[in-house]
Amino acid sequence: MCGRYLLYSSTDVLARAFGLDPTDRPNLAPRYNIAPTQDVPIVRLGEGRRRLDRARWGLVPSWAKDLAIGTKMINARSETAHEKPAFRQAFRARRCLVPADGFFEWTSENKVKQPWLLEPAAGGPIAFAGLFEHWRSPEGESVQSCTILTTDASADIQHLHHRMPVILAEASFDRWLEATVDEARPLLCPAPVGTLRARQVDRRVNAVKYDDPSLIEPAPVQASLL
DNA sequence: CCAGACGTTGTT
DNA sequence: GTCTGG
DNA sequence: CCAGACGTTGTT
DNA sequence: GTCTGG
Repeated sequence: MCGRYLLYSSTDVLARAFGLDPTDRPNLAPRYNIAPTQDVPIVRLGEGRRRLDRARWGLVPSWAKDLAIGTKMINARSETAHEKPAFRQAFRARRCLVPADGFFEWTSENKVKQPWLLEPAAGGPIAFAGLFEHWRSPEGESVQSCTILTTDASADIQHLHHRMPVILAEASFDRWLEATVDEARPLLCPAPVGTLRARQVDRRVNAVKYDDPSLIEPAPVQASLL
C-alpha cells in the first residue's frame, strides 16, 4: 500500500515531468515524510490544462459529516474503487496524479518496525494514480482531499508488501485524467519490474515529526554489530 | 421501513 | 447521497 | 503508514 | 485493543 511518501523535486522539475502550465509555479517545500491528513500537491485538469493543486491526503466523501473519515480513505483499491460509494463519483469525474519521489514500506521483526524507501530506479519524480473530492463542512468550510490507488505489488517489491501504489507512466497521464472509466481502468496495474529499487532507511521515518533529507541518507552501520 | 455504513491493510 | 442489513 | 492516547473536574 | 492525529 502507500501510507507515507516523499516529494522533494523542485517546481521546475515537476513542471517538466507533469507538463504543467509554465505560469503554474507554487513554492513547494521539499518533503521527506508526508503523512495522511497533510496537504499534498496534486496534478489535475483545469481549464484544459494540467494544474498543480492542493489536497488533504485522505479522501473525504462529499456526504461525510466530518473530516475524520479521511484517515480511513488514504488508499483506494484500484480493482473496486470505481464502484465503491466513497470513491466512485471521484473515479468518474475527479481523477488526478499525485507527484512523488518515492514512498515508504515497513517490515516488522521482533516488534521493531523498519522502514524501507522505494524510489524510482530511473530517477524521479513519479506519478501515483489518484482521485480527489470536494467537501463542505456544516459550517461552510471547504476542503479538497485526495486518495492514492493501490494494486498488486510487482515482483521486485513483493518481499516487502503485496500491495503498492499505482504508478503511471507519462504516456498514460492524459488517459488517466480524461478518459472514460472503462478506458482508464486498464491503466491501474503494477509498475513494470525494475521501476523501483528498495533500501532500508532511518527508523526516525516512523515518527511523522521528522521530515528532512537525513532520513533517507544511507543507514549507518549498526554499532551493535562491531 | 429505518439505522448505519460508506475503507484498506494485515493478521488470525 | 446511496447501499446494506435487520 | 506509525505513534500516542485512551478521562473528568476544577483551577489557572 | 482501538481510535485519533499527523
